[in-house]
Amino acid sequence: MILKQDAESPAEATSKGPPKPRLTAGQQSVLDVLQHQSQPLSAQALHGLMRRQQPIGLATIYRALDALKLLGLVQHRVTLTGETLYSAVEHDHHYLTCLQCGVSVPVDTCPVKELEAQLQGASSFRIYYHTLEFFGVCDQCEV
Amino acid sequence: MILKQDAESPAEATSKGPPKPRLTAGQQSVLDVLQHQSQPLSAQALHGLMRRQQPIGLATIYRALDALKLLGLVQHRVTLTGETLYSAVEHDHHYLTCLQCGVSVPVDTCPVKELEAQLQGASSFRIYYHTLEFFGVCDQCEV
DNA sequence: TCAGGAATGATAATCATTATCATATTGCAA
DNA sequence: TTGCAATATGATAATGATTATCATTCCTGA
Repeated sequence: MILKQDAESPAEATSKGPPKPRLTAGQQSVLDVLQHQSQPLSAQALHGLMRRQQPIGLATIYRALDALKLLGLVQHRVTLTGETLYSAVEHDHHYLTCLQCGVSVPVDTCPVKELEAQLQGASSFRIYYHTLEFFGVCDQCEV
Repeated sequence: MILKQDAESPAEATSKGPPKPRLTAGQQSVLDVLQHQSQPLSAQALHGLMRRQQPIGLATIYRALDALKLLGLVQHRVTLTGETLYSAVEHDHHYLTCLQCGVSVPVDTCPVKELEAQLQGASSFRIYYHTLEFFGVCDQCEV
């Protein structure tokens, strides 16, 4: 597979925010794909997409996603079917999901930013991202 | 197992809110346990707890949890290890979780109520509950 | 009281994710 | 630049939570 180990890590210039160590080739390609994607993707979907271009193992993708999460570059959410979906941290992705049919519609408002900043200060955590999901029943599924 | 089919369903008196059909015995006992629990529990943890009292199959617990979710009586969240935790809908349970060690600390503020009400009106969903989770790295795990 | 439908339990099957391990690659030192 | 130790990768087996299956039991309504 590809192995270049180049790709100046993002936000390397400004020494602000979380540390940004160099990414492995696998991590970099996974991140690239996610950053060009408008929708969150599962690891297996990523695998399907990426293996066309450059062969890459599924295990590598899982490992890369974990590493990127830990670097604050990638966020995750879990669907009702138990799949984990990943997306680049930059846009919030919040949803309203039907517990019956599983349909998800995006929610564009996000009232959480302030609280996140506040928690950031009050806790001993470095906070990277949050998930906000609403669950209910859509009108199609209404009794 | 127990099968009494009694237990006047909660909020049956006031005809407000989502419909509250009679619960099966299994559903009722699962709900009872969850309502007396201060922490969210996994299906398997519930099974461990409940089987001591009255024998109940694990499958029944999963089925009961699904039904209770659909009735708006139980909410769920998913841990980093992929376990689903359930709790009675009434208290919000929001957390700040370390992506590295998995430690979760409760967050007591919740700025989402208003948005939920707003969505309730604007969408065609009947919204039952939401999850709000923050992810980052705790100081123990800091590099 | 009886029949049909729903609920239950035990267990097999599923499926996303993780662990394993042999191989390949990288970074570093001589 | 070469050699080596540490790390990354891939293929695949193993794991573990959840779901499906199916025979049995219970409940409700005629």
